[in-house]
Amino acid sequence: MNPKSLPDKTIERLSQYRRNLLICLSQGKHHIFSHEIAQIHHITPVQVRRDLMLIGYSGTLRKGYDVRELIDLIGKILDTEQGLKVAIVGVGNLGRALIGYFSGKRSKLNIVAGFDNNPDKIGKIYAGVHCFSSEKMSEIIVQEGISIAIITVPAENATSVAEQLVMAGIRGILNFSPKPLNVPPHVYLEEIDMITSLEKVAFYVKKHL
Amino acid sequence: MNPKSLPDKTIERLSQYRRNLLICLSQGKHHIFSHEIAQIHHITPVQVRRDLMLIGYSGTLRKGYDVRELIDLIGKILDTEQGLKVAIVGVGNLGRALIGYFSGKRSKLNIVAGFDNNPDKIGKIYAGVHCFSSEKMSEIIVQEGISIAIITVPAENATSVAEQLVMAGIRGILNFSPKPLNVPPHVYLEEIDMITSLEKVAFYVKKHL
DNA sequence: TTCACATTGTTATTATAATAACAATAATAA
DNA sequence: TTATTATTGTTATTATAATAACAATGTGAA
Repeated sequence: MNPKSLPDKTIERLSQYRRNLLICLSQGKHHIFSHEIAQIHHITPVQVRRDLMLIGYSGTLRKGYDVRELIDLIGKILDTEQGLKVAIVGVGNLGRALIGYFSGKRSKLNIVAGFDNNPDKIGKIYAGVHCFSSEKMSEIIVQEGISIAIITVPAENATSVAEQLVMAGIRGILNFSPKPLNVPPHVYLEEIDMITSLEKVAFYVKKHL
Repeated sequence: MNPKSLPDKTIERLSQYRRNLLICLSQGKHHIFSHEIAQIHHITPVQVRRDLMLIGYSGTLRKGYDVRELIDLIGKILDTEQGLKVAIVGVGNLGRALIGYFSGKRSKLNIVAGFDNNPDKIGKIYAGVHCFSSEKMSEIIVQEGISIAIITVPAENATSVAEQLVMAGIRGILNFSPKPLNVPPHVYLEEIDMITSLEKVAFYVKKHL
């Protein structure tokens, strides 16, 4: 019920549940059992039921959960009513890949601007997202009321980009650069370290060799 | 000492420590305190010391840790002597971004092949990595002794790609597609769900709004 | 020499997450 | 009707990770 108290991992799973529930719905499936949800995500049915208990959702005995209702409830927890605007800083391969992922997806999260300092890219439109000069970043973030930024610039620029973003009033950052960033407590930071993830895979492969 | 028993999170941090220790070394810094390492990664010095304790490394009182020695020890834990070969399946924007990240990095992990079914890409070389037809995937994986694969194909192809990879003898998979994959227990699977990560950022931004 | 202290190394405690155990109940079958 | 069973919902236990507490010690100052 109270989203403040939901475990971090539950939030992650809710996002994943929703994505796959939407697929179920599009396939005409209107009810689903905990063990079916579990199977899709390769977790246990108990884990699923526990998550749903935490968000205060009840299914029907021997009938399972109402897919539509569950999607809507997850939406109430994860989304804001009017949606949040996202900027992507660094329109290289990775940046464009992300723009591609998100464009078209009906969503309460919209990438509304890209920033880059490569003159060839400035003024271009990638999958519907306008690329602006990095110099205009702060200005546009404030103007547009953008609250989330995705950092996909090279490591050497990441720190200064993050500082600018914080100054411009960004409230959440998703950092893909391998450089650990330092942000004040009112800014939520999530880091995706692809190099570490690969080295981790290698470690476990080595272990079981 | 015994890498079997190292906590998962410690493995992740070791990878990150090493990356930044290499930077320190290149800047001529030969000794480092736990609180310095901690500051770089925005964690506590205790956490750092605990990790180093677990790998059986001892520093010198009032002098800190020997950067070179520590890098080498982490290498002994994470790397294999002769290195492991990596394939990247899906040479779209994301695939090329990853190739770019890894190429040039001196490393025991080398991307030795890319696979795609787009005829325009087959035969091309991206940042030193040859792109082959998906049809040759199993063959080349076996031939080259590739043990790790990175999946960067669209969701609808991910499942079948994963099956082929497992059949071909791959031992570790890093999955970037938003589709949860099912692999046998002898294959290590790490999933990076970028959409969920962004939705998580949005959730915490909403929470503190 | 002796004391203070910076810093490491280790154990104890707490927090977070996952799993297991089990209680409740509606649908179905006997 | 009564028993069986599939399934949900909740509490209890265990596993994992992080933090805190503190013990040990070599260095430099007095």
